[in-house]
Amino acid sequence: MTKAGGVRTLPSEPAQARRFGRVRDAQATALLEDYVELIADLLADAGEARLVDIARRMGVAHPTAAKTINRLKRQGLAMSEPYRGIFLTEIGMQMAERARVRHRLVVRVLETLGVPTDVAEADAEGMEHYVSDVTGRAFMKFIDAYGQFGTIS
Amino acid sequence: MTKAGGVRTLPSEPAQARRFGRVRDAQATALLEDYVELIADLLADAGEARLVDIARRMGVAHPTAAKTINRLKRQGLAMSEPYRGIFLTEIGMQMAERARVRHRLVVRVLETLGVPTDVAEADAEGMEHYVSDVTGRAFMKFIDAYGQFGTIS
DNA sequence: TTTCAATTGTTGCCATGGCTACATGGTAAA
DNA sequence: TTTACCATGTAGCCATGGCAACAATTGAAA
Ligand SMILES: [Mn+2]
Ligand SMILES: [Mn+2]
Ligand SMILES: [Mn+2]
Ligand SMILES: [Mn+2]
Repeated sequence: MTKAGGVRTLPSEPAQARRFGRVRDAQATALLEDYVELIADLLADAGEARLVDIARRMGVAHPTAAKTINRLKRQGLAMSEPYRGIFLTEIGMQMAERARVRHRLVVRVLETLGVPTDVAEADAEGMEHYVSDVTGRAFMKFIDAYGQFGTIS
Repeated sequence: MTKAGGVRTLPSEPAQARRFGRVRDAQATALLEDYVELIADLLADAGEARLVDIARRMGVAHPTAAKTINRLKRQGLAMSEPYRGIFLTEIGMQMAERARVRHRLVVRVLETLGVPTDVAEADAEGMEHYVSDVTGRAFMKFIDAYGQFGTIS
């Protein structure tokens, strides 16, 4: 456990700072991604996306959801008229579709690695937002190679 | 694309709310985990963990790091005397060790799936905080089965 | 020993993302 | 057509996590 024993070497200062910066960027958009994905699902599944349902499914009080939806509107991702349901802009729908595809991909990878579906869904909900395009492509290759046979182990 | 075509079914409202709640919980501790992990690395590697180095490696201004370290102290994870370096409590060291192990595990899984090391390190920095124990065990089994031969694909 | 540059501490600002409490609007049942 | 009830909007509170600006301390070089 001395200095000789541990191969542990810290990454270079700029490299590590860049990584943490990327994590902060991803974190900043994570909630927005979950909201647009949920709104798209509600629109597809129930025909409408009401504030109350969004709040209940997110597990937050309705003013919390209202504030986040206002942020979506400011960023040009969603729109709504007073006392009416929420809709997505073109940009919002594109973000939702990307989020949905990536969400399903992460769930499938975890399932293929032997993670039970409910745990896979729960963990994917957090992990998905930090999966880069490069990693996403590696995930797709893995699914193509092993996914159809079920589980790896 | 009609209702008949899409198999899309939303999870039950309570299940989905639980998932998002877990994501929020994990997010709340993510930054603390990264800080204790970094402090442990600095202590092991440089012999001391100075505020200035922590801030530079996190890529934030020093008052930001100072505030977070105060939070670590309040939570009983870190300690320090005025104008001196930062140390971890027993609890803090345990959290750091768990974070370090999980970090390396996630990186290895990504690498085994064919993700280049630098991308794996970057993505793992975000994903790691949402990997449950169950998923972690599945990751270990995967590494044991395929990790030693290098890459999967 | 003095001095000054680097480090640490502190204050105050902003945005985000939670909450409760209360006000307002819409609608279905009475 | 009223009238409740439910949904939506709004205000104000708190903690987190970023920042810049300034104050105080330390320690090494002069
Ligand atoms: Mn998510
Ligand atoms: Mn998702
Ligand atoms: Mn991390
Ligand atoms: Mn880490």
